[in-house]
Amino acid sequence: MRISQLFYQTLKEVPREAQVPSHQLMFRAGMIQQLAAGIYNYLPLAKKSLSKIETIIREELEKKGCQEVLLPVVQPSELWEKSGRWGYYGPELLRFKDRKNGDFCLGPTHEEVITDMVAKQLKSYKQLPWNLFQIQSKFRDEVRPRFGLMRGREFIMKDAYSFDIDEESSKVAYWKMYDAYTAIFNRCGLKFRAVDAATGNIGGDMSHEFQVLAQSGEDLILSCDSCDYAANSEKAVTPRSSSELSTEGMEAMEEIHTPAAKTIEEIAALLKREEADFIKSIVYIIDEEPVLVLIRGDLDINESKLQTALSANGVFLADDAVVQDITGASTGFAGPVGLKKKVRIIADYSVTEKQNMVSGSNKTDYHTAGVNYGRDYSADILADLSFAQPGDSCPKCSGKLEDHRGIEVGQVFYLGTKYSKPMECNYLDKDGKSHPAVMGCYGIGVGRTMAAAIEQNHDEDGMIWPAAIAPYEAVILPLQMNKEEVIEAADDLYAALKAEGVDVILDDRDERAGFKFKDADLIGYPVQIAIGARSLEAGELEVKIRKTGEKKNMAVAEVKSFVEAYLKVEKGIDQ
RNA sequence: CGGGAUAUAGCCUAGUGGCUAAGGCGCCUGCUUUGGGAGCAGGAAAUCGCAGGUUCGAGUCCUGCUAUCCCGACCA
Repeated sequence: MRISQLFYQTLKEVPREAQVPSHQLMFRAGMIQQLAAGIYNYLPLAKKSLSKIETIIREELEKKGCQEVLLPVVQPSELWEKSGRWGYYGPELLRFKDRKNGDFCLGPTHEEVITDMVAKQLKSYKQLPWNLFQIQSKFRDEVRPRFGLMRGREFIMKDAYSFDIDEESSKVAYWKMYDAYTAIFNRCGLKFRAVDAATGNIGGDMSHEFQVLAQSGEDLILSCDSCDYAANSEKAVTPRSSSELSTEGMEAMEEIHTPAAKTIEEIAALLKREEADFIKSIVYIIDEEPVLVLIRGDLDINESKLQTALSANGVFLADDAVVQDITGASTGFAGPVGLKKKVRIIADYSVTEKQNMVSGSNKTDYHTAGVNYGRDYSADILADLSFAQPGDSCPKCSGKLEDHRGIEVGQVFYLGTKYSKPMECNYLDKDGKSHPAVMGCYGIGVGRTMAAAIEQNHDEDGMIWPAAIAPYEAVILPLQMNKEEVIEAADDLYAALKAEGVDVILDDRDERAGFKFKDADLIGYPVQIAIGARSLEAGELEVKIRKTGEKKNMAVAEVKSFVEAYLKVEKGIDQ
């Protein structure tokens, strides 16, 4: 490609809307345009990089025996009603009617469609296993799209679904995909961790996220400093259990007037006590039933663990009216003792570890001191409902947990029969008995992977692409476009590198040297080859490695083999 | 969905209620220049987000709407 023909435009200034480096840089480099909130045009440079990521994904999945399909973006409500998610998915599912007034949605994910498709084909255990994938645009009407391609509403995703006869073979498929993902992100040249993850609404009971490590990452990851344990902070555990409180030293309960002190912070300041002395009492609506959730005042309730502990479909904070109804007090004064209405109580272990705690009195403007677990109240369920913290003990060894920021670019789930059962995706076993297929699902955000690569690899001048997914691997910069010999040398080198299969671009614009250098650094071609009149006279060119900033003069004849060798190493291809 | 902010040319910005809405980047023409986003001269490009209102007069004040961004909640 000659840059004079390339559909792009670089900018010096950043639009106000772009806040994170990947968004700013992709915008400045003419890779993306915003069409609406969370919806983008991908211009040629972006498309080149996306295609390279997709190719790596295809190759690695096909190695594992996966087969590519392409499923519709527009999906009929019937399938979603069958899986139970039509009523349940919420406004993130963009719904609309066709001309015949039929209900449809834009696919936010494809479990329903694929399970239905497979159900139509699946008859016998002899057909399995299957693992089908597609690379497709998805649409989720996110409440708050942000950070450019990192969290768009429309986004490109690779999703794969495995179908097996039983749990054991499904887990084999799961770990195969885990390995494929490891290979994919390694080939993309990214630093990442695979971490234990919560399964959220998709269900299932085993999941790993692939997190690209970057400062700007939205996710907090905790990993052990001495073994391979790593988990999303939602899921991370540290060894904990309930404890028996000694009755010695227990004080009598005492009601304290605490007007207008609603938050733990306010009440702790008012009573001059530690936040850890309080019982945080929050009313949740869990699968339409109100539940009182208790945790020590200095900790936060981990809703993901809460959902898991109750095997719930959904966990939402109760509104003020519900709190009033249950506690008889306005919000901020809830507690486990003296509830107006009996509700289920689920407590974190932390409230069983401490004597004489302070909780709301279920009476507006009053708190009660001297509250003790076991004596004054008890919970229907005790569980770990907290977030593990950096510095906590590792659950697998004697190490300590440390924190990292990560960008989730892929996730693998073991699903079981959550979709195959309702969608009647069944096969007959050897004895002619019918069973639902056992499924797994596996996603990779393709656009997000591209954005994450930039978040992880950039500097003040621009992007620093890993060679395997760079829009172009190398750029040739003829520095004086009025000198015949410079243009000729550039054309020759361009032809030579192309002939060797290097993905090279030629900056043949009639621009000054500085302009071309700035553009090249911004786009972040892994290799820049400058051809200047002076060095050319000496028979040399200058090769710059974007990643290190290192510049080398070398003979024209050497450049080709140097570039080839460098890219091979960078792309992790054995020579 | 709660809180906050913004909206002036493709992009970044300026613009006390008062004359023809200003500058930079980018774009076009010409000259000059050619190793880190050059210089000079000229030029095109704005229904000042939309709709009302106040006023002799609104980019500027008021009301409503819309869009976008940020924090939180949410997030297969």
